[in-house]
Amino acid sequence: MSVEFAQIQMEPAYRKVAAVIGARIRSRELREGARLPAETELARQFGVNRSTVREALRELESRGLLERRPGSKLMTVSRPRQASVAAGISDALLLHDVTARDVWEALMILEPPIAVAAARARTGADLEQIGAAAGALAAAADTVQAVQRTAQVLRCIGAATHNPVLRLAQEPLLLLLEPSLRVMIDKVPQARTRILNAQQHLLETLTRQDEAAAQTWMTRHIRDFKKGYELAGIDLAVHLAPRGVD
Amino acid sequence: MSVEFAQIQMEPAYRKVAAVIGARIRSRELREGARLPAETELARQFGVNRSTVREALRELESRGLLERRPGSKLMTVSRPRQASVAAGISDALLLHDVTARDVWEALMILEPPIAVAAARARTGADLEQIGAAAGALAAAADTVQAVQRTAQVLRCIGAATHNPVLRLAQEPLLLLLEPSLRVMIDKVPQARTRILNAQQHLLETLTRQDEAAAQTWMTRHIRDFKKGYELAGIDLAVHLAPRGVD
DNA sequence: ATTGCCGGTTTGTCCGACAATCATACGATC
DNA sequence: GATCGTATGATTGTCGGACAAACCGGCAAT
Repeated sequence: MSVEFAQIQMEPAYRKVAAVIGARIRSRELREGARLPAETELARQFGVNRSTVREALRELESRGLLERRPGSKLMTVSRPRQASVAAGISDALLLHDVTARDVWEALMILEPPIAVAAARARTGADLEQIGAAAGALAAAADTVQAVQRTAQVLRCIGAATHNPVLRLAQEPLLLLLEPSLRVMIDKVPQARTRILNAQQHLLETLTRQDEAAAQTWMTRHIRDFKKGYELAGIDLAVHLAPRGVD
Repeated sequence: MSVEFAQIQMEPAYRKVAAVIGARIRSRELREGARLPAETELARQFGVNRSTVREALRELESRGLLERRPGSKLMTVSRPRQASVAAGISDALLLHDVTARDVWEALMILEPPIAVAAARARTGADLEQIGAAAGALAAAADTVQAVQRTAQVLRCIGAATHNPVLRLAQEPLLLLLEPSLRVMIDKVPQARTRILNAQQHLLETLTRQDEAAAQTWMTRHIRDFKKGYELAGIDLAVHLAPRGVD
């Protein structure tokens, strides 16, 4: 006959303050670009100390709901930049011991349909961007550049879907892809030309809006990554290593 | 002849402190569950004030890299819980004006391959969990419960893939799905039986490890959502509304 | 139009302080 | 011996006040 009590949790004030301001931002009551009141003013309104307000602001800032325009000390409301969200996601995945296989499997699932959607929804401006990224890749000087620009082409294709969900789902995968891709390209000489070739074909299929061909080439493209890993002797079951400090 | 200078950016101390501690966590030098030194001690080591340390801690805490065990005031290192990361993602998506169509399209891309992967990788324990979730759904009392449990079944299927990337990609979609699904189930009486039926078939195909059938049923399942939206008169192009405060 | 200067505002950081809670060890009680 | 109460020290949450540096806006001078 044990009596059960619900767990009572005290929320610290800084968390409540963050929750209140965060809710206002999410509800669009505070719109993007709007200036937040000064810290002293917020402290007065909430009836807490400025230090407490500051802790709340740090929380919102790290979630991307607040941002400081460069060179300015004003805090303004912002929508989270996809880059910062994606960085958080890849951090989480790294700490959860994802393997290269996990990432590759997810890319294999995600990228071909993204190519199809991009073929359907791409605009002329999208094609220009993809073309520019592909051109930059062809002119890449070193391995690091080649890897970054390979990811950039995929990123542009994701943008061409005009679906923010797909773009955000794709981004952390690209971040996680880079380190292992760097090793692979270094060890497999033919990888670069294969990548270049596949992406050229992709650009062309997107231009023609040939959805089936886009899917085929993207599938081939991603599958090549795995082949490259095997040729390079990279164990797909190995946990990915964290990338360098920001 | 304009001379160009690189933008010089001053990083505040609290950000540097957060970056240093964060790097230690990401590099596994600080392992999960490890206790962080006390704030005064950290302040001494970094040569900054305790207030500054606290701001850094708030940043790490909100990214899920630090956590306070319930009922304890010790800060311990932790890996970000998928739930909190996913909440951040869906916040970001909401503020980026995703539409119901965007979410549905992403589900349509993601879920069928997830079902295939689950059929391949599921264990007996996974089946039990999915079965339990499906049973709970069948016994759901009200709409809110029905929606939550519908999502829960999909969540369990995602877990059965044993791929953390897929699970984390799926989670924000389920969070975004709930509000609109609630409206839909309320307005379309036959929706519940269709959902139940599809998920029963899914469970069975997963048990048989019939990958093709799993894909078929999941595709049908997700497609039903869209049909339900149309029957309920929900505009797929409408921006999703934020869910309630935490 | 550009530059220099000035006062008011805001942020980053610091110092010191205190109550409430937690961790832990040490007895006291049954 | 197990449970309970208590004392002690460590740690966190919150507070108040302080100050330098940087920013903002305006005005005067060139």
